[in-house]
Amino acid sequence: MEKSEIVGVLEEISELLELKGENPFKVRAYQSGARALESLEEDLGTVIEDKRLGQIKGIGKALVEKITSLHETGKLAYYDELKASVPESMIELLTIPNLGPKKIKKLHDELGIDSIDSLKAACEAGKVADLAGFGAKTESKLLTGIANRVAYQARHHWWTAATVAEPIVEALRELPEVDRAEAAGSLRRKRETVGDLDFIVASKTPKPVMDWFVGLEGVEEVTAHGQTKSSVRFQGGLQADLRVVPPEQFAFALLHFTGSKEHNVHMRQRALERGWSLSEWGLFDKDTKADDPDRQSVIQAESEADIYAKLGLKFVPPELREDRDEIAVAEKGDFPKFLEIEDIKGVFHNHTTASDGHNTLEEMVTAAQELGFEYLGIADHSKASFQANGLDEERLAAQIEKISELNASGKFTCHVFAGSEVDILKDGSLDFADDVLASLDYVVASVHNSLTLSEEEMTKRIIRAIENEHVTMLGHMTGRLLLKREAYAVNIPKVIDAAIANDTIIELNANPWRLDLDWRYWRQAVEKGLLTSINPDAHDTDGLGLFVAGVNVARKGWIEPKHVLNTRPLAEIKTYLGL
DNA sequence: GCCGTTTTCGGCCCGACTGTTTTCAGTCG
Repeated sequence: MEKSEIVGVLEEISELLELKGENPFKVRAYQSGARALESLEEDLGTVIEDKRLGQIKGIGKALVEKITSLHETGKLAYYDELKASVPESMIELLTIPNLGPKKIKKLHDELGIDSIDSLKAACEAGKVADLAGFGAKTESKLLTGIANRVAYQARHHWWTAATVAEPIVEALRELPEVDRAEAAGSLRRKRETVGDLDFIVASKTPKPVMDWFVGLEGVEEVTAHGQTKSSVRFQGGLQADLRVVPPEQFAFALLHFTGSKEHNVHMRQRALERGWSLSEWGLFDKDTKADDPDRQSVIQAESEADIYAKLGLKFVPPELREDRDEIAVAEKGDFPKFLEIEDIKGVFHNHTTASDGHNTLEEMVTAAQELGFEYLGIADHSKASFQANGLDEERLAAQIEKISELNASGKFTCHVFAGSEVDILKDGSLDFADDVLASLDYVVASVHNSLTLSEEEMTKRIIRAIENEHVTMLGHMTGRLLLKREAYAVNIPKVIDAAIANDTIIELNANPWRLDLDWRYWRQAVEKGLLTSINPDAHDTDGLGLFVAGVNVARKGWIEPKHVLNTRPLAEIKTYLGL
């Protein structure tokens, strides 16, 4: 078994032990053992062979045996027995907010609750409020948590949806019957979350395409299988529709099913003003009837651009079709040149195994270089982020030293900047003193705790951090976790103004679970002079690639390359950071 | 389960919030 898989097993063991009400220190021992193993930079096989595994801090006699067994045989009897003793549906209970291992154990022991369904039933029957340590408020919070979970499950993160959709579009294009294929809908508009997938295909022989689609791997249920439209549901709950249209209708169908609905309403109004009626079938004389067999489209549209042109508009990129005056701009002239993936020259705000990342410094730099980045900014957590293994002053100094040696070694062409994601404490002061901050190349300041302050207090707190001269940029401003946790209360326009006044950057956290600050605020903010940085907040080497999701929403926010720090080449960044 | 030692057992572990209590336990980041 590979190192990363073993880390996963150790983490799962710790979860299972927690649910069983085991000694919390034992639980933590498995967590820290997993972390210690993860930060191992050498080859695991070699370390086991040399009998040096036990020398690693956090890995004792018991873990040496278990890790060795997993590495050599892929099996561990202890793990199998533990797994068999806890119902799988019970692990899911840990995903409900305000419900931790202790309460789950109590619910299980006293009421026999072992799943979300049985918890819901018990709450609705009022049985939970009667338990000692629980109450009416807890019961209703749990019910809310369960309800939110259901609502959230109806939508999916863009990244997840795109990962499913992209290979399907490519495969559709490979089919001999298919002329053209695109994914439409909110996925194409690069919305932060996606309800379902819409595939539009141009073909003269729909049937084989339909049959291929409903037979896709991972399809759990076929909810429709017709002549021109089929619907399926994949494992994990994601739904997908496929529409096959004749080639001459493709552009109209793509425009229609890309939306947004509001954008379409505007477009149809515009057509009506010109004596036409626009639909997914074509652009028609408004006085002809849909059931008229001789009805002909006013134009033959090869592409969506042809339709926009006929209506006197420049092509509107899908990301902009949100009915936020994009049609007015398209009427007057061209859009500015928005941010593109290849504009990004490097990324800041990334973690390593020094705090809660899953790859070492060298692994991260290697990956950044493979992506073609000129530079990589490391910003591990600071000490107040105790749960994330935040660095204290001493460990930070050692990391700065290590980075400086790495740069001097000439091993990588990718330059590494030494930074920190320093915690903004409750009163707005920072987790490191100014002289420590001054020793860094740059500083990301983020809120990670006390999320329930009033809007006024939170705003004051964040602005105080922005005003610190050592703070280069503000991290994930609102703290939202898409489909999991709402943003905390904060006066966003006030924070934006303060950032502009203090020449502080506000990051666009590109992690698909955050995409924070929300795209709806950016257009106005950059017009006012705000500078941003597209930050993947990577916790592993794959995470570096998430900057693409940030570029997506940057385009939705009308952000241009000049508004983004990390479109600048290395030399300019050094100047900007005063290095 | 790990660690360290005043060496074989006791300590490991931050700070805030919430809801349940009436001084604290559980959860979260």
